[in-house]
Amino acid sequence: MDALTASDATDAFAALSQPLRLQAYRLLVQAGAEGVAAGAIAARLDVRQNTMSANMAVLLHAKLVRRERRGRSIVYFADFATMQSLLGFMLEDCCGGRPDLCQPLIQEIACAC
Amino acid sequence: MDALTASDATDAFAALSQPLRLQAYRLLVQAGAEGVAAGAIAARLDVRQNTMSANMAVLLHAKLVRRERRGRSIVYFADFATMQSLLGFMLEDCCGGRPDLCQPLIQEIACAC
DNA sequence: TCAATATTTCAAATATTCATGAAATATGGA
DNA sequence: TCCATATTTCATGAATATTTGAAATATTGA
Repeated sequence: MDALTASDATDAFAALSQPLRLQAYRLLVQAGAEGVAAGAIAARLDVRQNTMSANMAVLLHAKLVRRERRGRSIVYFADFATMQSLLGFMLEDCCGGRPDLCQPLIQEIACAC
Repeated sequence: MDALTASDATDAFAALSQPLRLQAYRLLVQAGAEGVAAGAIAARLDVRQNTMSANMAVLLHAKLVRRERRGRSIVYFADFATMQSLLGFMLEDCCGGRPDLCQPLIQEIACAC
């Protein structure tokens, strides 16, 4: 995937900076390739559908999620390529001369998976 | 370091969702252990000192940066432990049953360093 | 102690974000 | 075609964030 612009990155961070959206995003990260239907996300997080829809639109605009119609439902998925770009943007050049600082960081992220 | 709460995570993302703060944070990530003085950050990003100061306070509250007085200057540093926790929070359980999806992600992040 | 430097804090005006109710759109089945 | 289901879009008011000028704090050196 392409590198993010600074504006793409701030959009993504803004999208993740709201509790409901962060919860929804983590739900989709955990659901993986199966995705979760719009209504199921709202039910799971106990909010109205239109509130959830407005918030999903923010995640969608930030390209952190994708969606796909399946019959009457619309199923959302986390977009891992964007997450990857975002992390790359944040960490860019973090090791300029100090790989000893960076290596344990990578190690720990790997463990979170 | 401790695991982040959802509130810590949204605070951190909110802090990174503003262009000036994201630029400042990346500057500190790249500067590493040397850090950058408050005035130098403002000068480098071409904003007034009090505007920069208010924005650094947001990064500080989110624990994404630390600071330390050195003579007349106050020097800021990126806090890598918080970044690590934040990435862990985002990626938690992302591989529930699908390590094949997660491994290339980790690989790519490692390359960004 | 006095003045200069480096930075933060405060209060205010402006701009942005958020949840909501109501209306609109799209799909599937009788 | 008609109705129910699933979801989004729109307009609005309330809450929150952002920048700014002015004033305050802390440090250094003469």
